[in-house]
Amino acid sequence: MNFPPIKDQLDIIASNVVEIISVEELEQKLRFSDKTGQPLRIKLGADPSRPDLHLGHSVVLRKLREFQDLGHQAILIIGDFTAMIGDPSGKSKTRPQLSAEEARENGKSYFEQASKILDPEKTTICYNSDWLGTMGFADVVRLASHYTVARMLERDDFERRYRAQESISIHEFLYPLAQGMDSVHLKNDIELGGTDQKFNLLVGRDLQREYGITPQVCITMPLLVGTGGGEKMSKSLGNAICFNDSPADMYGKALSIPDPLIETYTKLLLPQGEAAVTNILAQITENPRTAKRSLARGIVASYYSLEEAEGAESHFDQLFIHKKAPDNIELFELDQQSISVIDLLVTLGAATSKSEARRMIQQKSVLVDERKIEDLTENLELGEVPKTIRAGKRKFFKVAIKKHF
RNA sequence: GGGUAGGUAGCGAAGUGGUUAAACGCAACAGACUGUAAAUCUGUCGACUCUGUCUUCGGAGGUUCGAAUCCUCCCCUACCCA
Repeated sequence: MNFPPIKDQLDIIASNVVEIISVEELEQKLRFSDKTGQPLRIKLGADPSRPDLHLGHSVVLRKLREFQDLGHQAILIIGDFTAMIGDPSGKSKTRPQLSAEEARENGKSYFEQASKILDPEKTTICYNSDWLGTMGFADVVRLASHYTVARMLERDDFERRYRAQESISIHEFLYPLAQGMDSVHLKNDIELGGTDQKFNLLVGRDLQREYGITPQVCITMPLLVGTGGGEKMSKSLGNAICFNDSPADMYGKALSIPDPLIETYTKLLLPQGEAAVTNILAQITENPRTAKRSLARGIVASYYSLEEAEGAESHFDQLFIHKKAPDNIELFELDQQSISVIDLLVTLGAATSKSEARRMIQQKSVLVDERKIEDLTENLELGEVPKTIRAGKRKFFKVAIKKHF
């Protein structure tokens, strides 16, 4: 196996990262692999409890892809075992525990989505239940003996929660250990993760050392800020752009980011080194609108195609610049012939309660076939020709009576 | 086991007997404006048979003309002591 020159590799690897622990060891490993022709083994953990990948995940996946392109071995670990137990962050207490099948299923879906960025041919996938699931209580105790409570409390969120007098369950201490056990099992050279994973990555490093393995190099990537700015991108915060979003959604969401985010998004979300990227960066101050539009197109194109990206753009222009209704609106067919506007809004899911529907009408945001609804008690007569309902700026529906044969 | 501090709307956080469906902030939704679904400004933001009615402040009872606010028991969380 021939690798690019070590210096070039280092440049590519180091771009956009937050931290490499440590650069010296990374260089050593690269040198060793160059000499022996052995690719480095790069580990990335995947949480299958949330199989909806969004652009936040793509940051670290892109980095993994760069390693693949350099000729190294990508290992995607599906954390199905940990997902079966629950949530490590303590944030989502209501999250249902996954069954073994669900975890596998989600893991598969994760891999399929990740393949939009990774080279699936060159990706090894494994499930950590394969080794964690066979450990006995005695093994767990032995594992736990390698770490101390004080060190656990060094982790930012543990420390914060401890000080804030919030609950921390014992099993949460076991998570970093389980993740570290993955590294012991895989004997990987490098582990990638977001900056929020730093502690866990370091535990893996320590445990490898404890178990007599050359410790992994830890590489942390920036956490992507969500479309609203401020908080990190996350599905539950509703500020995420998902791999599976439609091109139109993706484009619209990308265009809605605050201007100061254009640069970060361009650097982290588009493939490195392309001319388009430099172009966008150059245009940010002068013409943020153009820069953002190219960025949005670029994002859509990397999950779909250039044509679809352009389609999404003209769709957007039609809708928001020319303020016309889109062409492909979902058609709802109802049984009733006559329905009040309020009930209709609830039925369509445009409002979650009648009170909300009432409010929308009062706020003059409901249009039926371009006609503003002002009367709270208005009834609509449905026919076979669909009526176009608009609720607010972006919710469109077509409603007709159900045809009987 | 003992003690202390807590559990308020999607979240954060006020409120300790009466115009309190509950301040304020964030999020969300709508309107105006804009290159944009950005920013900014304005409004809304428990439900319903909506100028009124009903149900909410961890749960169940109780005191009172009247309770998120007082009492009793229970559940949950954190900290301290053992």
